[in-house]
Amino acid sequence: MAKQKINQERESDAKNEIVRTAAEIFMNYGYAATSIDAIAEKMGATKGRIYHYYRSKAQIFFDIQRTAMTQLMQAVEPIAQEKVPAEEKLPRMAWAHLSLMLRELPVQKVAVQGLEKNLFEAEGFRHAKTLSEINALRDDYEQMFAEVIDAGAREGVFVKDSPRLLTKPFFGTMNWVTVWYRPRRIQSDEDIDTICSTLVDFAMRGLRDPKGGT
Amino acid sequence: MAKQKINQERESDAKNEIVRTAAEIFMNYGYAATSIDAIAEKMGATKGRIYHYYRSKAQIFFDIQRTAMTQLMQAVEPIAQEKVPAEEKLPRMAWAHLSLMLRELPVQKVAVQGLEKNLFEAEGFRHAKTLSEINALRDDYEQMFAEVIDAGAREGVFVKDSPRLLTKPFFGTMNWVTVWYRPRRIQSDEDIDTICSTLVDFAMRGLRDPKGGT
DNA sequence: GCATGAACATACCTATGAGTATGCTTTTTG
DNA sequence: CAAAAAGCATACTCATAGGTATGTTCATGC
Repeated sequence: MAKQKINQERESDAKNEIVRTAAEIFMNYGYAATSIDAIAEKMGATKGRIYHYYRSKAQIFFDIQRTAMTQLMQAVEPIAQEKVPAEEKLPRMAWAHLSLMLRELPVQKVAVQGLEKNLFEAEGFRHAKTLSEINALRDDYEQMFAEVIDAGAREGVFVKDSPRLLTKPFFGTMNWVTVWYRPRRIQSDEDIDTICSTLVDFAMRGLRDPKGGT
Repeated sequence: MAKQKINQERESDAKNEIVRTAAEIFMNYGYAATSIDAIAEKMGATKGRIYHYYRSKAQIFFDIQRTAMTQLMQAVEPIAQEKVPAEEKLPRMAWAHLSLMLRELPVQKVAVQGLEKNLFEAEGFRHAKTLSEINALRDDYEQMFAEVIDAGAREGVFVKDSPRLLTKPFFGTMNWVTVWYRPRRIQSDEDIDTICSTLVDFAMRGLRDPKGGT
């Protein structure tokens, strides 16, 4: 039993290395422009290694999505379940979301920008099951935020537009970092904090009802 | 002279059809996954037609970028040059930006999401000149907003974070529509207005200093 | 200590698609 | 109206890359 666990761990580690390497190249070159050979080369290996763990390029892509959503869920869900006012809970959720985004840029960037196109309309119906599974994860995640926004509106501190619609600019503020942010070689620790606080503050002000007092 | 003008117009029209068609497919399938043949087919033509006007796929891509930036500039610059308070000017600029974004989704989406990756790190140095030209256009455009935000801060109505950094969540709020928005077949006229006003309001609240009174 | 399977590498097959070369009409020009 | 050029279509080349088939090595279980 202990041995089987170790084997599973081995495989999981191997897959993880593939996922992370692939994410890094996908991030820079895009999914379609990235060859399996390029991923293998960056790992100091060849195709054989990758195809031993994954049956196709698409499966790697989907595993990146799952990894990204799992990371986010683990970081944010504990905060979402606390019994505190929305006004206090939401910025902490946003901070957790954003800092994870910045620290795990490759995986998160690929996940956030690559879902709709690539494979979706193309040969999408072959992966229909996997795709809707991923989409369900994203919906659940977004729903978590929508509920807190809704709660905040009922508490009278947030504006009263549709919570579902409000999550869009809220995530837009956060997720847009995947478009403009470039990690610097040195430094980038105070930097990340500055970015986080500026963006979280911006997003929270965007939600607050100017007329609703505390 | 009149005839030459007509010829140029002919060519310009032909190129425009290619650009718009290509943008639509790029939007759904991504740049690398889109074949020239697919673009031609959607136009009811063949490769020959496209290669008669463009020397390579990359040139089409760059023309999409230029078109996108030109559209934005023409829509927003007139507003930016009015001599009115930032508090009044900026939401109108944002509205113009956003509604153009939604109405010209294919071109704008490709332009906004496809600049960094695809070709940049790949064979990017061959197109270095064109790339930096496009980037200059984007920078100028962003600068336009940064200056208004800066003015608003000096007028005491906006928060005093770095204007350059503040443009990020501001554009994030707007441009994120290219990720989530799906045009519906019917309807979508009142819809666009609802989206515009919700997002513009959100972004403006994000900028306003809660302590700074009018 | 040997058989078995995991963990890869190597060699190969094949489709796709960017780009080219060339041919064929239809305008435009002299 | 001849010739030149524009505006395409057709036919071909060729490199790339996804996927497979087949080794090879090494650890693990019996």
